[in-house]
Amino acid sequence: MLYLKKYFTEGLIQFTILLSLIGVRVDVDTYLNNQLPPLREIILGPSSAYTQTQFHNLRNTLDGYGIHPKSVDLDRFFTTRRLLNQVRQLDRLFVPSTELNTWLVHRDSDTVVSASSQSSPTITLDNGAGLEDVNNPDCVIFLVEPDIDLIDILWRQDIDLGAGREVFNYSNRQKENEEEKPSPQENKDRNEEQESWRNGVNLQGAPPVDGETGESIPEQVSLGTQTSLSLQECLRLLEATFPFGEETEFPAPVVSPEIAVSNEEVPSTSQGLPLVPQLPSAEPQLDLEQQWQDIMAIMELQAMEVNNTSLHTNSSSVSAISGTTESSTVGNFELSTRSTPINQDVSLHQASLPSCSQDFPQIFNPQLDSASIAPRTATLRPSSSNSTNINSTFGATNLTGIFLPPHVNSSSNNVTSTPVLPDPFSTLLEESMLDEISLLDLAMEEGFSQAQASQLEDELDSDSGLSLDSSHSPASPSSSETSCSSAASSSSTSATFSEEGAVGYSTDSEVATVETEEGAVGGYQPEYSKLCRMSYQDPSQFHTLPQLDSISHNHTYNLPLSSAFSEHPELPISVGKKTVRDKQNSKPQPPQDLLDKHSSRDERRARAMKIPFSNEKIINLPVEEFNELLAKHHLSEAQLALIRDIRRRGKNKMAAQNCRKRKLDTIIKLEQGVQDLRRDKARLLKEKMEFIRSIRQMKQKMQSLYQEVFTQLRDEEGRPYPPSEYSLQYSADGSVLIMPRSVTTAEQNRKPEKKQKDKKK
DNA sequence: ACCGACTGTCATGAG
DNA sequence: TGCTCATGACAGTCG
Repeated sequence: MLYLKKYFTEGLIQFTILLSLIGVRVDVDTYLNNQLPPLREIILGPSSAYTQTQFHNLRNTLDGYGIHPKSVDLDRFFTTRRLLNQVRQLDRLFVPSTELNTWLVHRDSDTVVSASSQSSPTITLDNGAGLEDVNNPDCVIFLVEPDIDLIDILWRQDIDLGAGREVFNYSNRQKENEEEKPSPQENKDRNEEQESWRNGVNLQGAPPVDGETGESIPEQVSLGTQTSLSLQECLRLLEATFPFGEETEFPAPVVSPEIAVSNEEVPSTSQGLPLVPQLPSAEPQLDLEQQWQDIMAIMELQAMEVNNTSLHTNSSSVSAISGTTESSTVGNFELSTRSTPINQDVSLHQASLPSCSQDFPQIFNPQLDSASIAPRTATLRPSSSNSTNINSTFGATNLTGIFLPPHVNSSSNNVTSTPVLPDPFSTLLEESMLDEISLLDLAMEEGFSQAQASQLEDELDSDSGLSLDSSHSPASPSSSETSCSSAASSSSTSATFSEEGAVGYSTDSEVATVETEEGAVGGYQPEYSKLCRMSYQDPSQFHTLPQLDSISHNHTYNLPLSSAFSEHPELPISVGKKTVRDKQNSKPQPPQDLLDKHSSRDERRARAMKIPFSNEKIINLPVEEFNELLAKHHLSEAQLALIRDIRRRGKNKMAAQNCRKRKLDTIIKLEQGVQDLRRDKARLLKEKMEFIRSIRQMKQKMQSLYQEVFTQLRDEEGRPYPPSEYSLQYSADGSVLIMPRSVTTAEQNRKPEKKQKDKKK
């Protein structure tokens, strides 16, 4: 577990990112995914909402077409993207197979631009299928694996229902736009866009609402008039991306009328390359997955920015590019598509995801000027100056700098008039990823407070969480020593005991085991002390052999003595307590008294019966030898009976001792098991806390990164996007969209409903 | 005198 | 069947 954890440490992530940025391939994801599957659940739990973002596809889609036209170092650009994609795989997140590409294409009202006619190699809208109407002002392209049938049906339904553009809240936005950027063409565009609204698509302004479903529709796409075919195509693509009325997590995206590009109708770049990669059907994605993809998308943005910085040293180059491409391309926030040559830096994806919207409630603002709509929505490119900043940031060895809190970044980034960006990641991660964290925290709080955690940590530091302070233990060596010493002192023939050999369980290893567990035994300590008293023969061992302090079983204690005496029947026989008292009262004792004192009843009986051999032999001899022994001597029935009783009792006594020791051993082992489990528990809890810590740190970094990226974004006029009005949102495929907050809010409101529906299911 | 722990012994059952 | 072992129960011993 611990070694798994390191892969998630902040240092590794940062280092990996750094390596990727400098062109070093780091392919850890495979190992993590294949070799360390438990890790996901360690952090995320069984229902891991983390999903790998399939950014690799994004890079494939770009294939050099997402880079700035003026950028010469395309190879470097793509290398960087590839590396970034690899870095993204470092996370254990599931990479959705679905890929969604959305283009927001903007055309100046004055100039009707067909993508194919664009001098810039960026977007070629001339592809046959739904792009013939390239002249339409604004166009958003959603590239998806379309569920065309469904989309078409929905579209037709909207038409039949008379759903107008009003339904999609276009006018509101239009009003706002008028003030900022009134243009003669605007009305025309507006009409065109309204036309698109009829299709159930709202591309701009406040959160549009699907006239039929009532679902809010992501806006930000400028709509233009276009042929029904192109419109349908666009809608199809859009719907395919965000199936309306389906159970997908994604809200129905609002598609601008102009251009819808799918792989089938793949718009190709001037080079003939498909503008949009065909995307697998969008599967419902977990919020967390989306969020993570969003995060990764942002990271990629930064990375791109870094690379672009080297290519574009000043904003003029960017603006020039945007100027040329502006008419045809609005969406420049290209992370995943190669089809956005216009503002190669970024492909703007229109998809708004419910989950994402929830995650970015405060980020999305529906304030889009009509004038700025097209440029803003379409062009999200970091200013060159900002790019420089980013570059410097990334260039810095200390990657942590990019993860500074929002306010910090905002202060540093003066270029963007954007005030402190709302923390998108706070919401981004909260919904799902942080939910798990919260659960962990909750679990931790409930069952494992910080104090407990520290305590457990201390326990972990120590070898044992048990209180092994034997000095305070009843079974401490002192007490044991006393009893044992007394026992040993009482036996004047300890040497004899030794030579008789241990019959029972008294082995050093066992003794050691018992000793180590002495403190853990707790309630059994008195018993141990007794055992000690019972077993010790040499008091000196208490001082020389600590591990033998407490217990040393020798269950043969009385046998040698008895045998010794038995073999000397002439010795006087004394009875039980009397001998003991005699010894206690008079220290100088006759040998007979000492012998009697240590004689067992059977020994005394044997002596009384004049048994010619020792009890030890009687007890320990094998049956055959025992029988031979009996045969050698002519014994009376009484003697034979006594001998057999002695043998029986002697064996039973040893058996009883062994049995009791086994009991104790079992108890000790159980106690050890309990302690081991406690230690494991403490260790696991400690690891869990560390993981939670790491996740939080990552979250903070992501937030900072988000804001960093956001502050770098500029519309086509070079103005920053006000964070109060716009926010970045991430689609399932990892593409990044800049969307008005109103959309997000609407989506957010809609999300709970979906959740309820899910619960009902 | 009482109590608890330890120990030995017996009875019993299993191998 | 006898022997050995394990174990519960009981009682004696001891502190």
